[in-house]
Amino acid sequence: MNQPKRYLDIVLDIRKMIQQENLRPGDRIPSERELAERLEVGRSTVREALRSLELLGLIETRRGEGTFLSDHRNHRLVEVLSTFILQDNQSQNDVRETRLIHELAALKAICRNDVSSRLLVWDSFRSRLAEGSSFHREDFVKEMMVLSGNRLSLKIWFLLQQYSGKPFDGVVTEDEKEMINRILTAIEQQQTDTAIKEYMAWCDLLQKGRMQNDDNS
Amino acid sequence: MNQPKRYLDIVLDIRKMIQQENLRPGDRIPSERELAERLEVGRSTVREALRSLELLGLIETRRGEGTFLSDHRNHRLVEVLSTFILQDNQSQNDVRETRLIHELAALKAICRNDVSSRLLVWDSFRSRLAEGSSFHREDFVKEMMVLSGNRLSLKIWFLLQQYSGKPFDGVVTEDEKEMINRILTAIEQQQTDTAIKEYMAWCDLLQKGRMQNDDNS
DNA sequence: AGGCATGAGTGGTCTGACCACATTCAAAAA
DNA sequence: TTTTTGAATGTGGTCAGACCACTCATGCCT
Repeated sequence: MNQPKRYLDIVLDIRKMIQQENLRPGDRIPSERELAERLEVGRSTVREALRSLELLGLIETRRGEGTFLSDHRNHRLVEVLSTFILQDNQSQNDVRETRLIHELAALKAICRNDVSSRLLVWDSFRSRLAEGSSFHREDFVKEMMVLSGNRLSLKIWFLLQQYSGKPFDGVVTEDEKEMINRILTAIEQQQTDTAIKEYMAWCDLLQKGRMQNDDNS
Repeated sequence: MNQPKRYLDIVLDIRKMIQQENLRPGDRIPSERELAERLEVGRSTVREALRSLELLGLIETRRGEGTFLSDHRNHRLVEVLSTFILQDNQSQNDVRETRLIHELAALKAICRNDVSSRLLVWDSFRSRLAEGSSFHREDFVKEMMVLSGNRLSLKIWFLLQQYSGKPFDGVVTEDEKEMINRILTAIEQQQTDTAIKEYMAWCDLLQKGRMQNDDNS
């Protein structure tokens, strides 16, 4: 009889602890020594669980300070991991496709919803487009995901976005501003199909730019 | 100066070792003690790396036997992350919505793809519809997700389906057979919008039946 | 030939000991 | 007084050694 691996229990225990104490990203979790004592296991076992979670990008450890819930801002570790898991093209393509699935669903949801509540946020981007100032692509897409109202979809999207290698890294160019303007217009007029079409056109543009970058490097 | 996170290097070293020695899924990798000696690190450090890979489903350990490579395509990344994503999401509505997002995306993908290769599978359901025999709802939807070709989406869907309380439990009724027939027809004729409309009608029917069940109990 | 005991090898776990680093705070210096 | 210094403390990172539980192969005994 193989008894279940202890470190797996620790993973679940830590998850439960996070839930019970309502810890949020950036918060500190108990030290390894304290966890070992509380859970009545050796420190090495606790470490095996923590290392696993760290490789997943769920926690972040800083020597001399402690262990913290990852605030989802560091994609570094995740990238190392994705080179391991997502080696084959099929997997990479799946991640990209699935991410797009959630984005388009969010777009649909926004177009279907009431306009009034979200007007303020879009106006923020609109004005930035008008006055020529710039913004990060990721901020725009993330706002879109938030406005969809589906928090689960937002969470899944955020992870996929991390694992697909900064697809929206950087600030928008002049050409893109034009496209985003059209997307916003379509959303405001609740023309779902147009919005989706324009959005996919934007994604294609980004994809091409990304491939050119890869060639250069 | 000192690069912390030695176990991360071990992860990469192991990956390199796998590539160099051309190890395939099922093969045995060196023991923890041998790895520690070869890589000139402590055994606990090796173990931290191995536990991380095990949590992801990249390797499999059997006490008394050794550590073996598992098929990288069966990685458990999604499962592990789900325990953290779904932990606080008590919003059953989000789960249902997100599941539907993936189902509709699969439906779209199937309609977009070439029909010929997957005709056999649909014919299986078709004939069962024709000859009056029945089948489980879940089998039908799962086949649909598989045929979408996106394995990641399939994995996410499977988890969501588990978390949303057996939405497709049971066998199809006579009324539903009619609807499924229309769905299949729309798919074969690659009429995406019709297929989606019919599918959502079916889902609505299931939802209503479920609510009635809840009232009875 | 078949069954059984033994030992070597392996992963699973714990302990204790260092190290490197960050923070804190009281003592020393300005 | 204010500023600087440095020792104390707590943290993660690593290592070595020791057991335990388990598997498997060897070879011995019946």
